[in-house]
Amino acid sequence: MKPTLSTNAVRQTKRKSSRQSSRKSAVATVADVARLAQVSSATVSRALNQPGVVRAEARARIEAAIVELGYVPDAGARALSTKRSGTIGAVIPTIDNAIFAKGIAALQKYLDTQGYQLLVAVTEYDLQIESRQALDLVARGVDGLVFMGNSQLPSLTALLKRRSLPCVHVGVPSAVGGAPVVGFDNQSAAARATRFILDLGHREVAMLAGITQDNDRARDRLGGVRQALKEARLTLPAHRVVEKPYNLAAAREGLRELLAHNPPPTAVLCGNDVLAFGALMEAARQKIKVPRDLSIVGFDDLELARHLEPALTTMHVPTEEMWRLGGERLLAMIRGEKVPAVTEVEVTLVVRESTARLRF
Amino acid sequence: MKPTLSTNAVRQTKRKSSRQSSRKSAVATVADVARLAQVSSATVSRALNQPGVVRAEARARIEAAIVELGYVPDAGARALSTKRSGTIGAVIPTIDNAIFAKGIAALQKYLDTQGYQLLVAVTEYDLQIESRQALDLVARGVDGLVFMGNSQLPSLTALLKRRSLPCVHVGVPSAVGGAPVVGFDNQSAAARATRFILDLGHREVAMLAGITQDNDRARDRLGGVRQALKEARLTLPAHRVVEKPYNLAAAREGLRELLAHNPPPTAVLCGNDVLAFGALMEAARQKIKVPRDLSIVGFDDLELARHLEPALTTMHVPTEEMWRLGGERLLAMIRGEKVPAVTEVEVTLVVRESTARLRF
DNA sequence: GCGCAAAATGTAATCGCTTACATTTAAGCT
DNA sequence: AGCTTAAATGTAAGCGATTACATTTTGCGC
Repeated sequence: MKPTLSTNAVRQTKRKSSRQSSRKSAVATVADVARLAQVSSATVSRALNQPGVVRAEARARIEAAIVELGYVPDAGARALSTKRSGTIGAVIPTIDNAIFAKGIAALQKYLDTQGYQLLVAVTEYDLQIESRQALDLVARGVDGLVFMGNSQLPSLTALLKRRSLPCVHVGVPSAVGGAPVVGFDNQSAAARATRFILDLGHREVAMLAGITQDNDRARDRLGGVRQALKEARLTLPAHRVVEKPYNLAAAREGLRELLAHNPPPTAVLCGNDVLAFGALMEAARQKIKVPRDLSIVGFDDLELARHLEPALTTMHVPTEEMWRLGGERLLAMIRGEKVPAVTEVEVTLVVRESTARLRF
Repeated sequence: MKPTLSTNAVRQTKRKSSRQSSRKSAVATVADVARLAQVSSATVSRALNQPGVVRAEARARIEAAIVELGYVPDAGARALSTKRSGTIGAVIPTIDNAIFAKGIAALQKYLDTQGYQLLVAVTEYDLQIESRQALDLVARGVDGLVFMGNSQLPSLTALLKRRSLPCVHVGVPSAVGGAPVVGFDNQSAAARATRFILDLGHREVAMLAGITQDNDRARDRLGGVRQALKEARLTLPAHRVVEKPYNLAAAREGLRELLAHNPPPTAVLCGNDVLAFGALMEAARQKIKVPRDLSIVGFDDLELARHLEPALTTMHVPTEEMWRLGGERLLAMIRGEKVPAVTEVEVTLVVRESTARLRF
């Protein structure tokens, strides 16, 4: 018994002294604020969360103490105790693509108005990483998740379902595991763009696609082109499709490859505006007149599309609206409301200057 | 005593039953894993954090239990108990600008290799919001912060100092409150670009600047142009400088405004590549030949700069390196190492096709 | 002034995890 | 086998907040 007591005493002393010594620089807690304001920690907590129930006088003392101590409530502790973090996770392929940056920005702005914070995780278009990142967000206690697209490892789906964590998928027309979606059908949209090109008389059509591996949207867009071609009794031979990562150098290389085969395509459908932009730049370098000698179609309608010379014909995607809607649906789920399984947003072909009727 | 006991009993029952009822869907905790694996919670924790010290046999049982229960450790609770979150915060003006997206991506990638997670906060170029967001990151328990730039409200600086939270500033040559910086001198860089233009014979020089309010980099770049002009005994009259937000529509408008005064400038220095891109597009629309009739200089050297037609002469900023270095410095500080107060990165003028000697 | 309901505040348990210290088990050596 | 020492595991006390319940204050009607 003696030893126990003595060690206890030592421990206590140590703790107390460590507190003491770091008093100035130590981070303040509710207890510190409470002491300084001469109230209990419960009152401090209430002053913060339900100011109405604390008398003005006490509240003033507490606020003064908070300022004096530079008190910042610990979000982790709060989450631990309330089971809610006020935090939403978003899982996207990369931040380094205007389309996602825009979407994330819109989502963040919306969530901010609703008192939620956004945590972003990037997957680099890799399902393994997606799982890892999503798990990390879960560990971090997010109250819900917004995914870009809907390819997802089954193990992840299972875990999310098990924890009944609210999720929504954005940019796709249907969901895995019954999670609500806000989006559109990439395939039919791409098919629509393709039909537009066919209607202009083009027959030598090529696709400058994104990397389809692990990317359902890229796959669907390629599929849409194939579908429309097939409906017109045409095909997309291997030399008429290249898959490239979404950057300008790769896009230009892609166009060069497509142009290398005879006869060259008279129209190129691109997996997104980045690829289309690159194609446009490469055409400019090669003194190929767009749309006179080559029609180019993009997808997404980034800000730059309308400003390019020639301005880019592209499929307009209401990115901001889509992500904001995704946020709305998610918060509704979190509140326990019923939300539609699919919310469709309208994508429309914006015809500008990079496409023209085929010349004979 | 009776009543107390009975209410206690009720409470206990309620809790237990709630546990019971949600057994299937409840989120598993260390205790659950421990029970299933027939070890103590301490052993589970050790199996997770220092696998070496638990016997292989027990570890196997624990891992099995983890999988079976779909256990995900609660990061908040862990942070609460360890005082470390394994999380770094980054504060940037906006995600919707390739330069920051690139930087954030690079930082994230680096931190990931070091076992840290990145939390991003955006300020919309507003110091008030910056403070709010930074506080939020602090509340979230970040182990350190990376700021873009170094304008910062004094109250924020004070708080960070008080908590002795490691911070680094990126993209600037000197710091507030003694925090290390990784960056370069925007003013002298802009001056250098200006001198280049002057050396090409230009005298009618204009600046298409970013919004300087609350933005030290934009201010410094404008200052650099002024400085170089002054050294050449020239000035920058009011009609030769416009401030515009960083988007293409605004940039084009800016160029139109600059061109509206007689004599028109023969060279325009832009606050960044987005503005330069917009200027280039506007020039193309107006059939103004660049660089024949107008020289345009950017700043940042975004990916698109080299791909434009004409390719953009611009100040190259090693964005990725800079942010990675910022991360390195920050983690070093967190480890308690001493780090240099200023780490300079080299910015160099990349002369491409958008600038030319003045024609007489 | 008194009594009582309502309002304000306090007490202490709890969230899930880590870890100092205590205890048990295993291993090594003579 | 017996003893010492190291390795593995367990026990229980926090971390910083919230909140159910208990207690004290306040305000009000008479």
